[in-house]
Amino acid sequence: MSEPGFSPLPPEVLASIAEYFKVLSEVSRLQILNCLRSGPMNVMELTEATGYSQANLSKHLKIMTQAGILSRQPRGVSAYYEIADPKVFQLCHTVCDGIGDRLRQQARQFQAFQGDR
Amino acid sequence: MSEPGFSPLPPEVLASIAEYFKVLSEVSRLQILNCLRSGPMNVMELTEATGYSQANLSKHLKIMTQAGILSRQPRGVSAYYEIADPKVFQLCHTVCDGIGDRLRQQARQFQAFQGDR
DNA sequence: TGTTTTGATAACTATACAGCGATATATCTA
DNA sequence: TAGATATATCGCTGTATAGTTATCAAAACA
Repeated sequence: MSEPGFSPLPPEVLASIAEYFKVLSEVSRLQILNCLRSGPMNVMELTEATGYSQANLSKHLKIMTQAGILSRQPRGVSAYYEIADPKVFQLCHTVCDGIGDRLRQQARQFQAFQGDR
Repeated sequence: MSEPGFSPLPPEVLASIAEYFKVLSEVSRLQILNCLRSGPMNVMELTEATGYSQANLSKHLKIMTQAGILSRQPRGVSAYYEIADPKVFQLCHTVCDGIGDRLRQQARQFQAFQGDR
């Protein structure tokens, strides 16, 4: 029999999870994802929509494609990117809700503190 | 009437979300979270359980506490940390499942490619 | 009170990476 | 084929941060 609660979770698994989170830990990439919610776009359209440079975008798009978040379809000279895994939005939503809850709770606590004096 | 699909999402919101993901994008922190699944622990217990240095742990614990993921209770000379928001595990699970699905799909595609020759 | 123990912080180094300009690659068209 | 257009990649710089050692602060206890 082993210890009570936790399974040891191999480091490679943790590394994979950490890397996925790292991909989502950049405002620029979240903004790209937000743009792509309305459908596939090519790089030029994304430069206009986000204001980021073409080189910068290209790098971010590659990173997210390698992470399995986006998929790439070359069409003529241009490359269209689209969301490959809609679950990212669920993740963002969960995080966003959590942040909202926390802020509301902090507001309540602060208000109680003000009432104390 | 505005554009079709996407609401613009204020940059501060994206920044908050990105920062939360960044907290989870480190193997050491995920390992700490995994340890704390079995219940609250103090810093010394965590140094033994994870092998990380005390100073390093203290820094990571502070980061996760500020992010609302952990909570801290000083008790005597020591400080006990515990999971404040169990939803992190749901997030990790979602990511982990996604990675698994993707690997299985790649394996299938590779097998099909091998069959082709 | 001084000592011990536990945790937090400061200063530093090394590394990772976002963003930029310049250049390379590939597809289309004249 | 030459030239134009859309992406990708390279080399670089600045910044952020993980990890380390040393030190500090506070509680427990002699």
